[in-house]
Amino acid sequence: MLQIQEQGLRPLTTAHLAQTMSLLVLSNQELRHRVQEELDRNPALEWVGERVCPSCHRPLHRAGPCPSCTAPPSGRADGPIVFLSPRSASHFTPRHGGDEDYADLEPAAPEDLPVHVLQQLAADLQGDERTIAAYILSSLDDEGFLQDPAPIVARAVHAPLSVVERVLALIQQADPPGLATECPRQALLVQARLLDDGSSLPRTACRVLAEAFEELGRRDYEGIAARLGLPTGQVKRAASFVQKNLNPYPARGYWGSGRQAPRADPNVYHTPDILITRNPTLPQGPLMVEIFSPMPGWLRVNPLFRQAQSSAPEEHSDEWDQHLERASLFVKCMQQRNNTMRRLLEILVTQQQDFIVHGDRFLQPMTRAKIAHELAVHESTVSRAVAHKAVAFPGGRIVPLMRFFDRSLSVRDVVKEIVSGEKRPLTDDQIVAELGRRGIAVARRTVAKYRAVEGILPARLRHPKQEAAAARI
DNA sequence: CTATGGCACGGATT
DNA sequence: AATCCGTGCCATAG
Repeated sequence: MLQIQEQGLRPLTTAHLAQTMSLLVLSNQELRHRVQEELDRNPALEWVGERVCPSCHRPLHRAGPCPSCTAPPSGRADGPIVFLSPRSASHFTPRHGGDEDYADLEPAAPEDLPVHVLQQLAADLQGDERTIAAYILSSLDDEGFLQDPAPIVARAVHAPLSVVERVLALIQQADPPGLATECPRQALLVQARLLDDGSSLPRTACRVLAEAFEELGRRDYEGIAARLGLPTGQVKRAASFVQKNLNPYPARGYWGSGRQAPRADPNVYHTPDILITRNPTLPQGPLMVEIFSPMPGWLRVNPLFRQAQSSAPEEHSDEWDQHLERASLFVKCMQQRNNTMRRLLEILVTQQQDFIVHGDRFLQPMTRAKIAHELAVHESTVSRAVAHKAVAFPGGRIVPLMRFFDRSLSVRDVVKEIVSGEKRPLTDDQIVAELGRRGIAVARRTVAKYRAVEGILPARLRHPKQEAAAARI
C-alpha cells in the first residue's frame, strides 16, 4: 500500500484490484490477446506505437529520459536497472551462451495456433497475404508441418510463388519458430539460423543440419566430422546445441498435446517475457532488466476521444462516459501490472544477481512469502506475477520465472557436477557423502529424486566410457 | 546383500 | 485447503 502510493498511483478500488490480478497472471502472449480484445471493444483506448531513444536507439517508453542511458533514479547505484520496454518479445532475437542449456520451459498454454501466428504477423502482411497466411496455417498438419510444398500452395490460393514464399518465410520466423516447414530437418534449420549470432556454434549446427542430417540422426559424429572437415568435438557440441535448443516439431510445444512423452520435448523454445542483459558499453555495470510489452508500443486513453466526449451527441453521452471510464480503468490496471512486475524483478534481480550471472549453483533459496513481504503485497500476488512468465538471461538461457523459487536447484546443480566429474559411477550413498563434504546435508532418497528430475541414470547404468549426453534428437 | 524406485507421511509453501 | 518437497520404510531387481 505504502509503496503503491509512493509510485503515485491512484488508490485501489476493488474493481481495479480484481482486474489487475487477472492481468497479472497472464503471460505476455496471453496479455497481447487480452489487450487486443479490449482495444477492439473500446474506442476510448488507444495503442501508441514505439518510439526510439535518439541517443542510444533503444526503444523509449513514454516521454522523459531514456532508462537505458540514465542511471537508476534512486536506490543503490549497483542495483539493476529495471525498466518497462515498449518492445514486444517478437523483436527478441535469442543468442546462445555456450554449452549451457538454453530453454526448458513447460509448453505454453494451448491456444489457437493460427491466430497466435497471424497476430504476430499482422503488421507485416497486407491484403492478400493475410489470406494466404491463414490458408497456410490452417493447412498445417498436427506437427506444424506443411502438407504441400510452396508451388502447390501457390496454385491453391491463386497467388504468385514469390508471394507465397515470402509469407512462408515470415511464418517460419515467427513464434513458434520453424513452423510451416516441410520436415524436422527444415524446421531445425530455420531455428538454427534464427539463433545464429555469428558465433561458431550455431554456424556449425546449421552446416551439420544442412549437410549431414542423416548422420546426425544416427549420431555418427565421427562421420560428420570427417565429411565436413571439422573437429569431432565441435560436431558433438553442435549436436548437443541442436538437441538442447531446437525443436524438430514446432507445433508440439504450443499444442502441448500429451501425445508425446513429456520428456521428449522439454526443449521447446519459448519467447521470454523479460530480458536481462548487460549494458554493452559497461560490461561490469548493472544488469539491464527489460520487461517486454505485449505489443510494440504502449497503451493509453485516447486523448482525442476524451476531448470529443465533452461535445458528444446527447444520446451517446452515457455510452461514451462508460467507454472512458472503462478505458482509464484498464490503463490503470496495466500500469499496476507493470508496476508490480517491475518491482518484483527489481527484488529478484538484486537478490539473485549471482544466480543470473554465474549459474544455477548460486541460486539462493527464497520463498514467495518473503518476497511478498518485501513488496508489501499479498503472496498470491507474487504467485500470479511469477506464473506463466519466462525470462532470458544474459547468457541466452531462457528459464521460467518460477525457477527463482526452485528450492533445490543449486543442490541439483552440484549433483550434476559431481556426476559429470566422477571417475567411476558413484552410488547415491556416495553422492550423499560427497555432498556432505561440501557442506550440503541431504538424504539418500533425495539424491535419487534429484537424479530423476535431472535425467541422470542410476549408477549401475552409467558407464564411465560412453557419454550419456546425446539422447534423442 | 546393495542400490533403487514406489508409496506415503508430515511439514512447509502457496 | 491444496500442493509441493524431503524423507523414511519397504519391496524388488541385480
